[in-house]
Amino acid sequence: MTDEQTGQTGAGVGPGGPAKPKKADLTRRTIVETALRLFREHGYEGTTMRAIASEAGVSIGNAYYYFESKEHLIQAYYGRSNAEHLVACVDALETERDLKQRLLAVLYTKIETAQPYHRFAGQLFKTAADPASPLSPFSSESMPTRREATELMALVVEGSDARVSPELADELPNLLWLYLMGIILFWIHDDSAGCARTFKLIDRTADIVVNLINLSSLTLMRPLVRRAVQLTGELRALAGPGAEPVPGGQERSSE
Amino acid sequence: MTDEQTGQTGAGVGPGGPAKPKKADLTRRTIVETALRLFREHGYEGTTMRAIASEAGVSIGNAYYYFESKEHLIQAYYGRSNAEHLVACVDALETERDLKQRLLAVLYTKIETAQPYHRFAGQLFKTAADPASPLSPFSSESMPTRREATELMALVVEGSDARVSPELADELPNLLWLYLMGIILFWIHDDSAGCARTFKLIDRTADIVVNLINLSSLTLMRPLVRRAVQLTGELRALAGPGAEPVPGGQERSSE
DNA sequence: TTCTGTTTTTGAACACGTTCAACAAGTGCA
DNA sequence: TGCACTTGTTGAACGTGTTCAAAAACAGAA
Repeated sequence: MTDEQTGQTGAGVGPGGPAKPKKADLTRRTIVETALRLFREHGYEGTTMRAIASEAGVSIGNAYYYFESKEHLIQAYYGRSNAEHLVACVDALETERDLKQRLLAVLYTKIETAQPYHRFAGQLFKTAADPASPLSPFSSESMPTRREATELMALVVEGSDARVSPELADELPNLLWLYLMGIILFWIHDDSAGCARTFKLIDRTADIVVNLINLSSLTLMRPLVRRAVQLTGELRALAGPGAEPVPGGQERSSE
Repeated sequence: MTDEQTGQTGAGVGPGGPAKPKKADLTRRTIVETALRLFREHGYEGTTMRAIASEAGVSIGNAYYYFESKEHLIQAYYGRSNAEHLVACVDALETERDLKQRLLAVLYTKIETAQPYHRFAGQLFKTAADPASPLSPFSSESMPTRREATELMALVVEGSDARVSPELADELPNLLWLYLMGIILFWIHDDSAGCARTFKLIDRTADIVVNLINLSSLTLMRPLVRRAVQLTGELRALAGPGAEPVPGGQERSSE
């Protein structure tokens, strides 16, 4: 499974197809593990491709045989990040029914699981910030990873006792995903001890978000809700034609 | 004046002090002008420092004498961008009284004046996205530039006939600046012809924003307003201790 | 005018991301 | 088993951002 996932988030064009796990997969995995470890220890800029190749026991050219660029090594982080996060928050999602508690659980665990990577989080953002990059959260290449995250948000809402405006229901996972992106962005910039400021921000903003969701069915808010839905549509246009709303509660795609 | 401004946004540690304009200032300016021109023509990545130095008629080392890095050349763009924007929107701000129209004027002119630089806008964002970079919009080095922008937003509100909740009044320029940042972020990713999608988004979101501002004095919204104000406080903490709210309507600092 | 100190200029060299021709190892078929 | 093709490996070389010791130019005082 982990092999399968890494393969999926690896360089799309490169080797490591669906064939049997073999020497190539081992090499690829070794390179990724080494890279992520060195990134954590020395930071992204402080880690050279030569160091990665050397410590992984391969040549510099071999590293590039598997990964298109140094930046693509970061892509391995995304898939792993989602997997770790899911493991960490699944219990809470099975026991909590209150929307705010569910949301808090997801947000807290996201930051907690990401914490070991805070050292190179700035580089994550810088890399993701390039609109032309396949690593951009809005890129079509990131679609699978993004879908996982929005489906998790759909679970947050679906398993809760909250009353959501029907107009909003389909778009809410995407809006919550954007909210999560905002939190992560704040976390990246947060240099307080243990990223305490981020957790405080989560508490504050989760309140606002849940209040807004609860208000969404009021007649007074109807026009605003409609516009928020349109806004997500505009933002989705950035990601190209495959970026459809997640039907709430639908069975996960096998991808 | 232009020299003064460029000097201010140049490398803080470098040469080009407050002394009389001389050969050094000419060299610096030539490098900047050349760089911005080549960035527009060839894109940021497609422009090498050697090309900039060569076309500016200086050596590669000389370019680095004046600018700490290639990225610092981008900083010249920020100050210019604000100046051009101000010129473009000042008429509307003197004639319009409706908050929405004022806001639309500011947003539209921002995108219009930025349009010639759309070619390397992605790089702007990528550069600004590095939390450790002095070019980050949240950095203390960007404080002067950011202040200009928030003061412009204060003018938008101050000269309008809108009724703003007193709690919100001081923070509103910062919140509107964040809104502007979001629009620019969308613009950077927008590859539609003439960035039509961005203008459409402006129309849609300005509506929402103005509605929210108008709703802000309702009792029902009071708790949300208070939280929004706290949120801006949290975000301001990222920029360090100098980032204070702009007292609404106050005279511009001479900086 | 000369001297001293400061500022500006220079370009070879360095570091690092990346490329690619050549080679080695693996695979499948006759 | 041999051959042709595919996959995996290698490291010198390239391009580009950047550095820094040396030289040139400038400025002010005696």
